[in-house]
Amino acid sequence: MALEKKTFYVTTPIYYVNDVPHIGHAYSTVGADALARFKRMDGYEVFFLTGTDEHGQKIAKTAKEKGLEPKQLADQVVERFKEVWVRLGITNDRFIRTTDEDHRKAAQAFFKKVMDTGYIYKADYEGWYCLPDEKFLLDSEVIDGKCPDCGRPVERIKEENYFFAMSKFQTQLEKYLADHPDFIQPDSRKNELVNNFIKPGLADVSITRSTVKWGIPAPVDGNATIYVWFDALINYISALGWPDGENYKKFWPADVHVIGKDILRFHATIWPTMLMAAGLPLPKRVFGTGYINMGGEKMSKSLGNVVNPMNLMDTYGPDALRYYLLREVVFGFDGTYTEETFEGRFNGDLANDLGNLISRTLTMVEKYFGGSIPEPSKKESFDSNLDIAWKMGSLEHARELMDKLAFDVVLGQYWELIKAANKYIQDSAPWNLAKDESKKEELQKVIFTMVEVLRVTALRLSPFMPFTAQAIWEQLGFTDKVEKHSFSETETAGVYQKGQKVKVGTPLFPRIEKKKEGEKAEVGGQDAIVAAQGNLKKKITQHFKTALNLKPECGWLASSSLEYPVLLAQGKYGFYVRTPDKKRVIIEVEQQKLADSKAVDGVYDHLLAETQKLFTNAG
RNA sequence: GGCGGGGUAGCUCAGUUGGUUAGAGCGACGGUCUCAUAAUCCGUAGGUCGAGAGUUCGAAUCUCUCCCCCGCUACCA
Repeated sequence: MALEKKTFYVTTPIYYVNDVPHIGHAYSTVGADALARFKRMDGYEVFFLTGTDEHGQKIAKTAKEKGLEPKQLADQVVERFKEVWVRLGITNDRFIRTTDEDHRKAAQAFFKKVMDTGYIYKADYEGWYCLPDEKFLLDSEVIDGKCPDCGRPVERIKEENYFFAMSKFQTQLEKYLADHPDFIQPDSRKNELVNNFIKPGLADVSITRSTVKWGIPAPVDGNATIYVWFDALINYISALGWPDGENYKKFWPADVHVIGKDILRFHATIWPTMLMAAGLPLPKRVFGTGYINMGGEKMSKSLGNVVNPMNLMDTYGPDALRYYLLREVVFGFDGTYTEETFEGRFNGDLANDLGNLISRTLTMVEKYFGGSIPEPSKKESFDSNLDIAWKMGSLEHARELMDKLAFDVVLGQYWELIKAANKYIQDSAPWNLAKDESKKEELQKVIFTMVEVLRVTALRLSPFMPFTAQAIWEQLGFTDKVEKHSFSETETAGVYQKGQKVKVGTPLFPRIEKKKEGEKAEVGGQDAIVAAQGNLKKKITQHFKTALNLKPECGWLASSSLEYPVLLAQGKYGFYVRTPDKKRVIIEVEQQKLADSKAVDGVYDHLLAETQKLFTNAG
């Protein structure tokens, strides 16, 4: 009886095609890819899914603005995503689009199935609706005829909708979370979620929209479509061919859904209860990642500080971006992108530590052994001086860390060996050994040890930096694909052909030279301005609260939501103040002014004056 | 307002169940080798561990109060 290969199923969010890919998308996708690659090399049969979420009012609206059909818009944006993923070396097994025919069918079948179990019911709904957010609002939530989240006008709608009886699963979900403490990660997010949403009680969810045309038709009378979230979540099983597909049987339940923290709520409430209603197993884990902030600011289109991953890759290459995202940022928490930290990682870790180690090692093989990897002498072919560093990154340890998605720690451990190897070279000084014929054997040992370090490093780094790993592999004279190898080979001595020749190539990570004074001021200036604006905004808010005793009632509009640009013109910030008669007033501030420290006092005075006026008027 | 997480060297952070001179990485400075991508390697850098009080033989580590930052969430009918 043949042993069944262990399986592993990992997913990314399906990205909403209302936006083109940015560094945040790359972040979660690269993480999922590293995990998928790791599991493959560790002997699992892996299914790795990514894709796009294409339905909903917002897409229809954006498409209309551009004079396109929704599907045309989606087609265009999908290409942008695929382009980036190819460039980044993403190894997804399927790219699912919610407009795919099999997904439509599965979504409808799922809807029906839940309806048959009695967990979907019909009810009238009348109330306020925020169209851009696709969100129903209570009377009490609406402020001055505007959406409390995004500040845009709401509409009064009346429709007959179908509801998913999520409230019926209150107890079951709570029990599940208690029995599976690792279901939602990281823990901090889990607590937020449980305290704010689950404990207070789950509410039923409207899962059809009779006013939205761009969506999957609900399998009921009339021409309602399925609510975009209900539709989207199903992608995780429709992609596997649910209900009858082989892949579904093989891979479901998912081992981990990697998602952004903004959508954790849906994945931790609606999705599990949907599955419960349908009588299907729940995913084993939902992992919420953080945001990548820019300088001192959140990333947003209106601030013009969105980093396009393509541009970064043009400058630094795909592996440098992958490395940066996986090493610099703790997966699951927010991180900050700045050019300085990026270059720091690049020059320090990639060029000086890794790149240079490769160069000096291969050069010595070339110089002292005519390019042939020296025969390991019988005993002590590998120098035990490196044992400790070696073991820090042992496979066993790496497995534990990868199961926690602690990519930064794993890479840190791997780098211990790389650093130790640089020291090892320095300490054993092969250039001196080479001068003395009697020390030939020792020289062989040293050089062979270094080659071994590179071989193991190539294997280890393959999930994280696949292009680099392959390049090292080939420079060592191997001709096959490193990713086809198993991690078990990192625990055993390397197998080389007799006289295997290395190939010295050009440096993989040429140092980024410090920019000339002028350039630096200009480029660094951008980051500096963004950071300075962040600080000034904080300062202004603080002064404000103190001055007017307004504590929680004023602040800058959150720019994290990508809807922000609809509200404010490019180049402006919105400062809001809640007046005594409970209205929220937005005061616009020119972004430019916050960039100039001299103008800041003016801004502050302006805001203060405006606000005091409001307070006076309101009495 | 509620819940949660934090405030430790210039920067990013580690600091187990309280215990000798508070650590790492990066940056900075000085030195060194020369195989290498002006890379490597070695050494130095003296931070009232947010503030105050308390418990204790002894606290960054426990208790209380206060200040500040961040996240999630709510409300100001």
